[in-house]
Amino acid sequence: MARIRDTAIDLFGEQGFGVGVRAIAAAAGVSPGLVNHHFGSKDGLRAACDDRVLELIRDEKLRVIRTQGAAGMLSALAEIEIYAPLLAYILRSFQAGGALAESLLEHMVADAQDYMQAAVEAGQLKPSRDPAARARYVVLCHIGATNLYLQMRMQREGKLDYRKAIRDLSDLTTFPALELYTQGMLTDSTLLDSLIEE
Amino acid sequence: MARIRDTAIDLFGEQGFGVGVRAIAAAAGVSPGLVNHHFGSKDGLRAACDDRVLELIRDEKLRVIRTQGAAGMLSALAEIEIYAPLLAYILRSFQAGGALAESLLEHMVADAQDYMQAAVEAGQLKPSRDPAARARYVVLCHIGATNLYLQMRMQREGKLDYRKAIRDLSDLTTFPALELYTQGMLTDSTLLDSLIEE
DNA sequence: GTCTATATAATGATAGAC
DNA sequence: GTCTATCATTATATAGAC
Repeated sequence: MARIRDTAIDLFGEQGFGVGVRAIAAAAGVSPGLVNHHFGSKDGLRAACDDRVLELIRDEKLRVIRTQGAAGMLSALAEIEIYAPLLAYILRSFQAGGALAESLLEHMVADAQDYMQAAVEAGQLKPSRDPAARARYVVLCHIGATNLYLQMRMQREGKLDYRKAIRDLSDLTTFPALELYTQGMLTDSTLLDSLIEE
Repeated sequence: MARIRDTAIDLFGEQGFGVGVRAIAAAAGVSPGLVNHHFGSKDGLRAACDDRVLELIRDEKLRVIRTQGAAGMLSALAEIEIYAPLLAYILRSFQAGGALAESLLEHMVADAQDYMQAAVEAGQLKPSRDPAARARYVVLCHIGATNLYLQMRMQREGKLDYRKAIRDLSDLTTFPALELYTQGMLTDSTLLDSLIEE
């Protein structure tokens, strides 16, 4: 039963949620009937996979967060080969929507807010007039960009080497992100000022 | 034939690319057989839709770009009610991947680069050490965040009022984005400096 | 727990009449 | 150009034997 679920996580991650119960059963070495016997339906199986992934993430998160922040979770997962199927499943969830994606995103926003507040208190980050909005904005951009980039690449290359892809994305974005985060982009601050004064 | 294609654009946008040929034929008021007779296959129909959307975007883009820049194209489309089906189709394309999404993204990056260069020359934008990377980064974040936000909302609410959703997203992100673009976020510039000196 | 066999529905695609 | 009818495939889900 755990094997069926774990196989489903692998296949859902590799081929998307359109993959059939038959394929999952075959890959797990059981009959198609057994899958629905255990999980009731395909949606039930999907829910079981979601729960399992969230459980694994929660355990791993505690380790990862302290080193990279919530937004760096995906990158961190990509570096650990064992977690590649997990990462694939999470990305499919972000693309397809669903309860897991929403839950993960909200967790990331909350974690990012804590992480950034600590950085402000440590003098590494400038304070914001709306720390909650800033945390949400940064996470939305980071996850959104990562999601979009990986999806485009997956479409072009077929199956993805997530470790390599995440590194390439990092190479592509580290400099412009750091430049933007350090010196901003706009020369005129009156736009922001007028928004604050209102 | 144009009616079938335009109906397909509507339905693909509303319900995703999983929608069946039968449903499209019924909505267009023709028989299922006629669809494949014209377009050969479902993929052929999809390709015809892609071409049509790209054609419409190209015409509309010339007007939109001069006022908002390429990255603002989605927002601009959302304001014009007639283009709501187009926007829906484009978002589905970004979620599902494919040639149209890639083509649109590359156009946006190129346009953003031109637009930002003009802004630098006008003194509105600080120069970047890597303008191409900056343009790509900004577009990737903007489109990625928009895509992710709309998708989450669509999952939660069912059908979406794109105009309202885009406005809500704008309300949510305008302040933190402007804050970040104006003053940056990091207090220490040595991280960026060390990256430049290498 | 696990299997085989099957029910039921929907899919993409095609053939041939008009 | 447009239709009806149908084929072959696939999907989820279920029933009943072991």
